[in-house]
Amino acid sequence: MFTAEHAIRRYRETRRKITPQRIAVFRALEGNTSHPSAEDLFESVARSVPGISRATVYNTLETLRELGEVREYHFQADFRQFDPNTAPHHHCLCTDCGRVHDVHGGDFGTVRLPAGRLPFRADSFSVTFYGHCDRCGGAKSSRRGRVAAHSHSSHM
Amino acid sequence: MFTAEHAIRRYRETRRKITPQRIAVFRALEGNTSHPSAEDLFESVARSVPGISRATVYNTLETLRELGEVREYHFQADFRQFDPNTAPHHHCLCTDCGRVHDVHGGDFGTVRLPAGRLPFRADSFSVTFYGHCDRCGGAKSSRRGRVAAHSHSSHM
DNA sequence: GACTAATTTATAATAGTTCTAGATTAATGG
DNA sequence: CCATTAATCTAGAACTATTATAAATTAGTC
Repeated sequence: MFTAEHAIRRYRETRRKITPQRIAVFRALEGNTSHPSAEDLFESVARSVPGISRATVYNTLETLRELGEVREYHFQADFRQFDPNTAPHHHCLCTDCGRVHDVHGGDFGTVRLPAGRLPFRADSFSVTFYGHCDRCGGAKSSRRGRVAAHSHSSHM
Repeated sequence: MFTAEHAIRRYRETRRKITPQRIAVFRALEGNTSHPSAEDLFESVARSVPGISRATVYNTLETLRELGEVREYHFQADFRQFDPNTAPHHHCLCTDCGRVHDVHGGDFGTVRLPAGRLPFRADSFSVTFYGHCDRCGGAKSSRRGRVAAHSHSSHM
């Protein structure tokens, strides 16, 4: 689980300097489940550290990614999104508002490559569900919470 | 299945004009399983239609996407990728070379949202495997073609 | 073949991200 | 503490993919 303290420890271990700017980025990420973009984080951090440069936010995110402390996703075409939760979980992307919800716990079933003759070695995988969140009209549709998608019936 | 002929038909149905530039883009997509970017397609098409503008390629792709004839993916941060295969299938993204392989046929098991209380209505989903293709070292590792990933053991 | 609205082209504009050079500062050791 | 120095920070330019604009061209129709 990502915490500012943990990130500081990793920075010390790897002989990087601890600066107020970096700490502010760590704090902005701590417990953040909104899958923020670099710009989101810049705006949030700039409130506590006026004058911070975008480059610093970008650099810090890049370092955290290299250290494996955050994961980068490309849910949308126009910007990257960062997730301090590096534990396996799925995502729901609302195609109306762009918000991303985590899906954790529960039983996701098993996803596997077909047996035999695939010229690829997979290390990890990521599942993204596309649809509508409650705020955007998901609520007025039926089957809430009982959504099931099978490989033969959905875009994959 | 996407063909230039089919795209032309859809264009006529929706009262759009058939131009040599558009036909060239259709042909570049026909049977294309490389998940090309707009720039890839521009370069390919420019060989048969010198002087074609990037804007034309972008516009044609956008129209095909609206018509549901191609699907757009965001495997990488820097550019969009297009797939004329709109049938459900998974993807393997090689984290070394960036190539994307389709995974079709076979049994992928079932992926489903956990029962109960999820504020989301999913219409479709997409599974991406991250790893290494044969050309980039996948071959020298074991378990080729027998890769299995479970929700509790992989990044999702 | 002429008409007209759609399309194409070249180019400018935009957005997200990366690069650069000079100013600043964290960490270290006296 | 203070000095040293390499790492870091900032502002702004540069870069890349994509979108918008306006004038020139052309597909489709009569």
